[in-house]
Amino acid sequence: MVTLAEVAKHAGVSASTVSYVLSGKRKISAGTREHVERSIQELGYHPHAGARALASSRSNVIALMMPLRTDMYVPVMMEIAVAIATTARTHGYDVLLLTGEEGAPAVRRVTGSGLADAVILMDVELDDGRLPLLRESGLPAVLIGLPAETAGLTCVDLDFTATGALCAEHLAGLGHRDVAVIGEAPAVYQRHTGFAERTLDGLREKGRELGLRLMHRPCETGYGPTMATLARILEERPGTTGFVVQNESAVERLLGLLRQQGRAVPEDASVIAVCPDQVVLQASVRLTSVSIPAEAMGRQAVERVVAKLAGHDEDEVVLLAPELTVRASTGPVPV
Amino acid sequence: MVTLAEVAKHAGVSASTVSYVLSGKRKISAGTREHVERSIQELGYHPHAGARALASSRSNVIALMMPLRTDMYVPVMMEIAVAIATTARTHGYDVLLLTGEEGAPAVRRVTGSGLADAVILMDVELDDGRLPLLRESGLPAVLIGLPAETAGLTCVDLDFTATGALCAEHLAGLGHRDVAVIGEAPAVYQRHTGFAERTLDGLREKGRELGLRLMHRPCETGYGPTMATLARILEERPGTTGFVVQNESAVERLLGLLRQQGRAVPEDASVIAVCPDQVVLQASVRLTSVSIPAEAMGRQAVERVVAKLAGHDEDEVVLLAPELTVRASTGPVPV
DNA sequence: AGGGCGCGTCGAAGCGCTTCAACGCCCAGC
DNA sequence: GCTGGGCGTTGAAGCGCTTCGACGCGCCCT
Repeated sequence: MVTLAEVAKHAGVSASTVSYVLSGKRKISAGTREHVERSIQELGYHPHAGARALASSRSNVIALMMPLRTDMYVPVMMEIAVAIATTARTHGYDVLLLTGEEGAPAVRRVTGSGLADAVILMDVELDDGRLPLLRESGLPAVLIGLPAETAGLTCVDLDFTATGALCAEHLAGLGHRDVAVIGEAPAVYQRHTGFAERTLDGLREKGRELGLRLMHRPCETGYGPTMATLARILEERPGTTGFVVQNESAVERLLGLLRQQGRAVPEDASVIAVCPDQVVLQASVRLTSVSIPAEAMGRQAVERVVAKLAGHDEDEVVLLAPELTVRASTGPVPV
Repeated sequence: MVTLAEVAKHAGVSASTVSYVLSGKRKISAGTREHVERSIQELGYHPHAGARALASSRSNVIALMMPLRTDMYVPVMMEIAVAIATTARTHGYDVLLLTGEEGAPAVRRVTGSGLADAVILMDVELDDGRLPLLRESGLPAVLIGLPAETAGLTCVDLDFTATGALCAEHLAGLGHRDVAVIGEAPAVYQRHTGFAERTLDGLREKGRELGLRLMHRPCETGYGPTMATLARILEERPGTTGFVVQNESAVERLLGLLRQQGRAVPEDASVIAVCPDQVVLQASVRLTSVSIPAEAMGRQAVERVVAKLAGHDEDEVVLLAPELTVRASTGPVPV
């Protein structure tokens, strides 16, 4: 293993000079810098991360806590994770992967040991058990998701309330009155992963304002249960012409069911999906959708974390504005 | 921050004693150990990872290199990743997340800097650019996937050749003669991500032996292209009664198409999927399938890595035996 | 021409831990 | 009663880096 001292000797300078060349924390003359850089190249030097962390009490690592679950919105999670890893690298950070399984103690362990400088928490629940610890530890952290109480926390999320409102507006604008909301699995609501509720809130509030008659049903994943739920909705309120689907696995099923009933999309029924673009690409119809900007969320999260580590210590809630893309699954209400 | 020295003082012993209590590398009397452990508890001590890595030249971190792509077999990747993280923890390791984007240099960077002790590479291609570097560096590494040349490498993967053979056997056993193989996207074959080819090899070899007439088509993801490919297959060889699908997004489409043509499954056509169990759960039919044991792969990979780090230095190729679960989508050939 | 200033470089201390050689104590053996 | 051998414990060195204060040189200003 090549050490800084060897580089220094090879370049004919002192160790500290090499260190300063590396960190740029002091001015080094162009000539010296070049010498040092050449030596680094020639010897294939890589600074020892541990030594660095020890001396500077900075590890340049961000811990990312992902849910252990692999049954729900996996592609979104994955895309966020990849965005985080990529963005982190551009800021000189590496990413340590924690699973949610260990919970708060994992956060303590990792930061207590100086393994990571900060944490990004995914899949935050309204009343998340990891939050008290986070708050009291004063550890730089960013949540992806929005808990009930955000005081003293930095959060990044899609503005799901606005998302709901946007959907309501779009459908109302097309003349729809009876709208069914196909929600996430009941488990999601039970866990109080806020986003589903927030979408619903937005939908309801704007819906009330615009005179929509909303009906909401959570929708179990898995073929049988999904179909049963959808069938029941269509049966209970046959006059429904607008559908908002926030459930990856129900989108295609709903389209199939409508087709089977001889109802054309968008002529007889309008469907909006709240889903990642990926799902839109896979759908049998060019879906009007509000996309979940996974990549942007990951990037934002890292940028907030980096800002915090740089001392720009503003706690803030970053709500990304939803964008509704009108494609071919929504149209004026049938006459 | 609490240091080992403080723990030592608090417990009335020397620093080295505390260290030995922690590592268990020397015998410590029960009484002393208890004292020390109590002090650790009371002070909330966490050993500093950097200092540890510096002194012991072991970071207790495994780097995991995932593909950057988020368009393909994402759930499998995710499940593997989670299994890796979880298993790693049970062995006292943490996991550092690298994206494939940086390629070989990232491997060098991370291990050169002592940030990680070993690497797990996912999504290995037949002629992977990261392999030469790995081989020459002698760095402990485990691949998930099987490159063309495995000398000097440890690999973990499902035995896809056996998987193909298993499918051929099952269908042949049921009397099928004309079998269509719906493969992954063309891009997968072009990248030479070995598994798709290996499945095909197994299928072909066993198929020849058992007198199957195979036809193979890669299948683009995305609704339109998928449907087009499937339709073409059914048209070209209407006599096909057996289907092997190795493409998450084509399974449900194929089932739909068959249904639409009035062909019942399994009475008129048999379908086997090679896919994670997750997909089976979502399908409209109880699918006969060979499952992709993502969790087992992740676990195996970590265990191999840990064994290597412990000095059990056998390079080996671990091929997990496929299991075909007969459900309700395969049956005897129609008479 | 002399003093001061600033730029670029250096030396040394110290981050928190592991580990090795060494040490003291107690007990068994003669 | 004295010695030898373990066992449990300790002290100190050193891992590779950062960082602070200091230092020397050349230049500008007077």
